[in-house]
Amino acid sequence: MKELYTTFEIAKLCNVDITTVINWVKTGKLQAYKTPGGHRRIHHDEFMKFIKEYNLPLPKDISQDSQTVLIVDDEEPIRKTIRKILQRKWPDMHFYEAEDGFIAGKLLAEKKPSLVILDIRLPGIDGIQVCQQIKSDPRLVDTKILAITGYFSPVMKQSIIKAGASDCLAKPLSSDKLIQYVSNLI
Amino acid sequence: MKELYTTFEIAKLCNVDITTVINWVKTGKLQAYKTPGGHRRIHHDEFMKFIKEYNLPLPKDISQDSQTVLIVDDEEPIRKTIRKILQRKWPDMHFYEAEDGFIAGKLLAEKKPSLVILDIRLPGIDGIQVCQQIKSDPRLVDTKILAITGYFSPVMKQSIIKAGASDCLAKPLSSDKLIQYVSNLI
DNA sequence: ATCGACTAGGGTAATTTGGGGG
DNA sequence: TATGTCCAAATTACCCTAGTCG
Repeated sequence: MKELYTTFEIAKLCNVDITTVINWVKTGKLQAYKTPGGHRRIHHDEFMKFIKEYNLPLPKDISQDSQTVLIVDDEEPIRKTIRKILQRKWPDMHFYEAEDGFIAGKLLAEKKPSLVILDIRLPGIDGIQVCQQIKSDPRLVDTKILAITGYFSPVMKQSIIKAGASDCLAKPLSSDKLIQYVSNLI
Repeated sequence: MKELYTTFEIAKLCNVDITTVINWVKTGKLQAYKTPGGHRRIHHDEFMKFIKEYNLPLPKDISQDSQTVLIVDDEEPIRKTIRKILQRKWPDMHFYEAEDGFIAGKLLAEKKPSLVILDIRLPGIDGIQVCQQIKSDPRLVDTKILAITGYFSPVMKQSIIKAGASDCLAKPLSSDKLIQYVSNLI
């Protein structure tokens, strides 16, 4: 995944002339900084913000850059199963697994996954609070959360969605359902 | 904290080619001196001046001038107490507090503290494993860990030090002892 | 054998400026 | 007209390669 872009690259991605990109920067529409030699560099995040704000179509090469998924569950077989199901459907996805809250927090901050699959009834993790934590972090606003639980109830689903999760699934998971829910989120 | 940089390191920090860094030095934009063997060395201060002068984004993994400390404990009064004691002694320190494993992991990855003060008997956190996690991460090798526990025993101290902690303190903490142990670590 | 560091050069791409057409 | 975009030309910043060294 690319971290920085030049004006030339942005121009190609947006199908415009270089000078047009420079104008965007000059008028403050697109944030950039300059190298000591005067060349402009654009952060990936700034580019995404720009695309969103002006409703530009997401360039192919960017949207293709593989999704990152973090799977949080204390039971390894469940993590592996989820991973396998998703991997077969989306071979280019990147997966990370966390068995407890500490690793989950660390991977979340490091990898900035686009999707978190979160078991909300783990020892020592308060699923509600984790959702709130994620949603209150401006760098993670676009992170989707798919909650899963072995103790499903409509009330709990309500509260977990209120806390920031996009949806809540009951265990045991069926392969079809998981794929269906995940495709809605990505 | 790094005092000197090579051209190679500057290049990576600034996301440019190494020859570009050499050009910056040649044109006087970035101050450097040469070793007798002809290799360029850049002082940390000169690099910071350079970054400021040309409005370059501050590289993420550059060590801040002031120490950063992460306090992990589920009891807020204890966190506040530790913070106050250290803050009075070292007013320039930066502090972050985590009440559970998730927040601890997130802050650890985000802030890369130079010191972690870790209660190893928290619900849902295995202190030993956290130490191992930290020490096995190449980006965190320089992170010192000071373990604290309300259930002190020499055996436990042994194993926590083996897992990567620099030392282990028994609760309740005395102000003098805490300061003494922390000064040894920073 | 690999890696970080150097030099020298050639090629690419990013700059600026000015001007034209929708 | 005002604006946003494209194009051309000249300059220079930057990247890449090859070869060397410790």
